[in-house]
Amino acid sequence: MTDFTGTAARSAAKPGLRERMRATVRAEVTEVALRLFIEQGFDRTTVEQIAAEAGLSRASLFRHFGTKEDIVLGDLEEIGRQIADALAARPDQEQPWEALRWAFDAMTLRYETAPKQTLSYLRMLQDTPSLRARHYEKQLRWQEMMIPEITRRLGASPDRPEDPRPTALVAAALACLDAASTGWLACEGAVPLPVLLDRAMGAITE
Amino acid sequence: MTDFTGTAARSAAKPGLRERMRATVRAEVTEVALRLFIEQGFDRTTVEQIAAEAGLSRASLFRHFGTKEDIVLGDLEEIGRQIADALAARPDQEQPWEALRWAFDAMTLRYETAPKQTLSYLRMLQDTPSLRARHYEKQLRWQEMMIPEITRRLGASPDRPEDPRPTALVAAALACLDAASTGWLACEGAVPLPVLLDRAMGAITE
DNA sequence: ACTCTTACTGAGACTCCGTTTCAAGTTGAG
DNA sequence: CTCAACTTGAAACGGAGTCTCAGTAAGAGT
Repeated sequence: MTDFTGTAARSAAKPGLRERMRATVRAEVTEVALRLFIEQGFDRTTVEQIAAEAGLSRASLFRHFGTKEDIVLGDLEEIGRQIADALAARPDQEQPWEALRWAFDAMTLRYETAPKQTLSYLRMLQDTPSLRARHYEKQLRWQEMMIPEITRRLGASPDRPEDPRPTALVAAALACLDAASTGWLACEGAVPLPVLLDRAMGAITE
Repeated sequence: MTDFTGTAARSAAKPGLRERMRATVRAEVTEVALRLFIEQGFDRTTVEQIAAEAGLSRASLFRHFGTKEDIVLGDLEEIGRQIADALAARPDQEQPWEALRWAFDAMTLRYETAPKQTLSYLRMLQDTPSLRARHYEKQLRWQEMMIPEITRRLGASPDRPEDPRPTALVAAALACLDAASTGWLACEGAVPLPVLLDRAMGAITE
């Protein structure tokens, strides 16, 4: 990171000047990587190349991200937390399936703020197996975050790991979210994502 | 494969003698690998080691399997086909969700024929991310195999890729199957898998 | 302002997965 | 018996991810 005169981000910062640098570097790397991935494809882009263009060493890059996939899948953790929060905020009398449906709007709204960017992101996700795999792992974390709340709403006992209902509900809902996203990509965003999500989740409860 | 005096499989064989050898080798490698994976864990077992103990070279092993994960996940392709066949065989008047439920018995029955073996297999699957990832990829193939039939049963148009309902139904059902399997593992097989599957799929349609 | 601890950095070596090349060997058909 | 097609092991290679080590910069205490 020998030079960063143009990157700004110099002013006030209570939470440690070091933390800010870290965030800046992460953002820079993600931006570079996304561009290269879209230009050349995920598999035909090496971590070496990303590191070089972002101006840091390969080793340092792995300290920031852990895996190549995480470079572009970093925000998913955050999105999962937002969905879980939205779920907990739904009124108590709402049925689990319904509550899940509206909790997902925390994400669909985010999608529709930058449709074009999101579409190419989804496209890359769809035809890169290793990215799909990592994305799925992240969604498993989402599941874990949502299951306690659904367990509560079902009135089920939390210390009964063999009860498949909370897991089934959350996982099935996420499957619908994925199906809706796939459909949204297929029609290039022509039909709004919330509409597709309604159809997907509605098809199961008839 | 310098020696296989005890492995038998010598007698009549119409479908090419060479094909039979291939199948024998595959079975041998899978057996060795499964033992090592359970003994030492998936990640702490190298392909080199498996090849050595199975009596072939690393390169040849990759010619048979493609990836390390496929060594133990080879049958999944076949299971998926069986489920798809079972689905197509369900009576026409059955609702999609119901048809999916009974199609899955093609797999639950298979599980219960060797519970102990299946349980340790599921355990390995559960705490090995790379295996989970590959397993998920295989299930995506299952999806593709089932979607045409569900599309037909819904009376939906096959050339409407943006309709999320067939995908949602199949993916949600598979999510229930996974949730049931997880529950089955959690109680060490105490509750029968079909029962857990009923609860899982029933929880969503209320 | 100076020091000391702490943590981050780049460089490079290493393990392992997966692919490719090549020469040697095997199988089966004519 | 010969030739063509296929399979094998050996070896090198590319790439991801881990680890060690020495150098250096940030932040706290004085």
